[in-house]
Amino acid sequence: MSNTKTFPKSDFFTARLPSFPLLSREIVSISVFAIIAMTSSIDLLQVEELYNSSLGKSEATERVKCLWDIIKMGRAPCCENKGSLKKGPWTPEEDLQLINYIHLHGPANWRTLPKNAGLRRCGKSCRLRWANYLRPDIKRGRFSLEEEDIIIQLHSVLGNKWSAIAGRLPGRTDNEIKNYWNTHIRKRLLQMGIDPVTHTPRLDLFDISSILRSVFTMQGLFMNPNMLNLATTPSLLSLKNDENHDLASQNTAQTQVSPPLEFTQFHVPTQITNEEGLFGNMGNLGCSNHVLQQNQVGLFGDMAFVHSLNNANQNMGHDSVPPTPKELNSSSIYVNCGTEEERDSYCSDLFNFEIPETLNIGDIFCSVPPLSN
DNA sequence: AATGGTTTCAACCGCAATCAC
DNA sequence: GGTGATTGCGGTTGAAACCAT
Repeated sequence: MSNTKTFPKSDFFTARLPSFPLLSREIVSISVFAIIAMTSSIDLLQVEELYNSSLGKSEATERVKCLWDIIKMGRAPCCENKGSLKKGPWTPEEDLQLINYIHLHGPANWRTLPKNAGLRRCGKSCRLRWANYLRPDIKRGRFSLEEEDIIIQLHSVLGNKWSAIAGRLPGRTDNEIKNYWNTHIRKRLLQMGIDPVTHTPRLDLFDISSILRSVFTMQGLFMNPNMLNLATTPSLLSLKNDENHDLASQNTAQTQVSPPLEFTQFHVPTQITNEEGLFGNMGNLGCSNHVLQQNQVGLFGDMAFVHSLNNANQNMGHDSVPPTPKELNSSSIYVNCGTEEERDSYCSDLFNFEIPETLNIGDIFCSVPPLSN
């Protein structure tokens, strides 16, 4: 794939020439930098460095931004006189100016709006201020419980499509919903042990090693502690997102465990008979050399995947939300993040990990008396 | 009251999609 | 169909508000 930039017509070029006279060496520099810019992806700092070295620091600093604008030409600045534009919080006077102008002329042509309205703001900033704050149909104030439920439900279907979520919550903006999600709902879900990305309970909150240890003990087996740690280390089991990784790290600090598995229900049988395989129906363990084939129901045998939040919300009266194709096609396995492929891959890989060739299965299990506390 | 840490949310940024010519 | 302009979107930032000590 080529990395070239398209250089526009000459009038575009002349319109962007700096107001100060260019030195001949600067013109040469521009040409050189233009070639560099066309053939590589360099940023302003790199250009500044090059420019400093070719022109001398005292002269370069003020000019380099303008020159860089010429070099990158492919993208016009979003506003004219960007340097003199005001940024930061809007004053009541500015708000009034914007409101008055939009009442008279309507919310259109944001590029010329600030100039016509007498605002020293970027058009983009005006649009955002209007859309997120000044629009008359915006509902301010705290989100109701109903709104919160709707957001959670929609997020489980749509993910971070804030504008789509906002479209179904009259009076709320995408920005507001996004902020509310990040500051309130997300935290609350985490506190409840629900993954805010997948909307499923987080198995990584379980101490897998202690579960395994107690089961091994019940079975009269002793597991080599090193192997136990190895088997429950996230590196062996797929890590799918940073959040899980972070939490896994936290848990690891305490317990040296916590693979970030994402089941909505995890059933650990209270009794395991000799007939039941230790790893039971957890699927093909996928070991390249030592494949522990699935057999009877066992420790992981009764794992069931259910719609947790979605089931919980079924009776909450949000029928206005039409099911998406994904929802309609989904089986009982319901992982709401990533693409279909990612989800499929993740689910099928949950228990796929490799045991090194040098590993002797006897290192894992050895018959010793149960541990006593 | 002062200080430092945390939370909140308006505003910004960069990119992509869409529109207009 | 190509190009530049405009708009929309999601992630991120940072100042102000809030809270704990």
